[in-house]
Amino acid sequence: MALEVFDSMQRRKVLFESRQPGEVAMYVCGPTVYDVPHLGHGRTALTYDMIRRYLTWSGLAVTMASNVTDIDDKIIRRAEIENRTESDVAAEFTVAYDKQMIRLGILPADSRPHATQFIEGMIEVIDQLLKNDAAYELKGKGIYFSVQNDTTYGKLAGRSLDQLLEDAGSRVGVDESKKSPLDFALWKSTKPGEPSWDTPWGKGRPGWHTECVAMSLSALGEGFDIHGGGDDLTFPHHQNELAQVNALGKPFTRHWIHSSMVNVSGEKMSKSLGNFTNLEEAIDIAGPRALRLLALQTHYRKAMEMGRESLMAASEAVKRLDSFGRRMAQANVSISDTKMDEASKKSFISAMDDDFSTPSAVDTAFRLMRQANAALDDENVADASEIASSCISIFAVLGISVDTGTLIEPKDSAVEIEIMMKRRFDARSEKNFMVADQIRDELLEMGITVEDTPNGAIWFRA
RNA sequence: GGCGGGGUGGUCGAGUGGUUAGGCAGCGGCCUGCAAAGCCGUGAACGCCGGUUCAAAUCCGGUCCCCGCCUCCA
Repeated sequence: MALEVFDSMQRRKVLFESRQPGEVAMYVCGPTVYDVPHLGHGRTALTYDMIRRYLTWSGLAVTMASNVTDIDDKIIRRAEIENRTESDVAAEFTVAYDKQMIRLGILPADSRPHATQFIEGMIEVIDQLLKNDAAYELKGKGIYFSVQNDTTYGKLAGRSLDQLLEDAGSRVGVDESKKSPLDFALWKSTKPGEPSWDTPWGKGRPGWHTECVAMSLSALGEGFDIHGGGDDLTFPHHQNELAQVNALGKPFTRHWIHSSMVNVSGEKMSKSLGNFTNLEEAIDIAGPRALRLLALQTHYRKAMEMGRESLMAASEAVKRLDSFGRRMAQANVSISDTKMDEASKKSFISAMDDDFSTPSAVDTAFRLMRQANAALDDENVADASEIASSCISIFAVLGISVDTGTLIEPKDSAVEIEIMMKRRFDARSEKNFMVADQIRDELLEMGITVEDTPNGAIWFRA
């Protein structure tokens, strides 16, 4: 059994083979920080976080790099409108992005280059491209990449150079001064009021497609293992990156991976579609684990719905996981979050090795949960412990933890709750259920849920 | 127009030839003082039309519809 991943370039599942045995170097295109993060950012981040966690769990040493695009047209426009600097705008939304990533439990990348801190590297790339005759200067406009020389251009998008040429300009006006309509800007000459950097060919700012080339090669070296991002980046962004690296005569990435989009009401989400596109808001409402679970329940290459309803359904499922954790703890069932029994492990690996089939892995975990609960119903603690461990371990590898809700209570409020619990216990012992239920209601108003179990009553903050 | 993805039960969403996906919601039961939690059982589906096959959600042909990319986008 071995890991197979769907490679966007080859358009099929291929055996995953890394550059160095035992090591994986992956680069994931990060956000352009011109606004607060949306659900799509969340899904993409969760996808690559899952991949990274699984590879790591598999015993591979993963090095991950993910960039931040902190200079681009949208940032400039926003800075202009709000009358502040580009770096101010970028800083605000970088912080906003990071904040939600932390909430989602996204493991931080080993390397996180910012475009504006990588100008030197980009200049070197562009300089080399000019020397290689792969790029040319348009006075007053900037440096453009000449697509004509790259006969494979378009392959990533499943199109030929000829097809692309036919389509060019069908949707957008083309700058006639370019040698080919497909040529793209590597470097843009400065305009008044815009941030700019000095270069051998005058002041200007970088185009979007060079930064990932410079940063990925710098952080991970040539021929690294995985280049990922949202599938809307496949063309032209990733194709343009590849064209540059081809022109440099270097190997780029061994595997292209693209994750699919988030839909709201059947359509690709965008700001105009309503309220539930804001990542922070969604996490507020459903909780970070619900988002992660929801993302895992759909295969990463399939467009998925992330409406309120699905978010809430996932949230309920997470509550069930927590109940499960509480139930096991209450019954003194010892659980390990790093131990899978052989059958579960096999099932988990075979799912994940098949192009990260997380829906199937989650399926396995939920089945285990039911089995462990059933074992406990039968007072079979040994089985319950082993099965529950497998279940919790699978969730753990996928980045979903159990929260029993009882560990974070401040001390004095916990004491007060315990006193009420004791009063309720006494009332129940005397079969004074009116009083007992009243206390339970009072606790509920305090946000505390009470449950009676065979081993006594438990409470937790929902 | 070109390229690609998809149409599965109330809902989200797996599944590529025959066997219960799973989550959420529903229904019945067990348990419980009640509730919650849990377990057991259960209903319900494969856009449409043909074809191949003993057998198709799954393969083939046709057809309708939806979505994405082709411009910035995770």
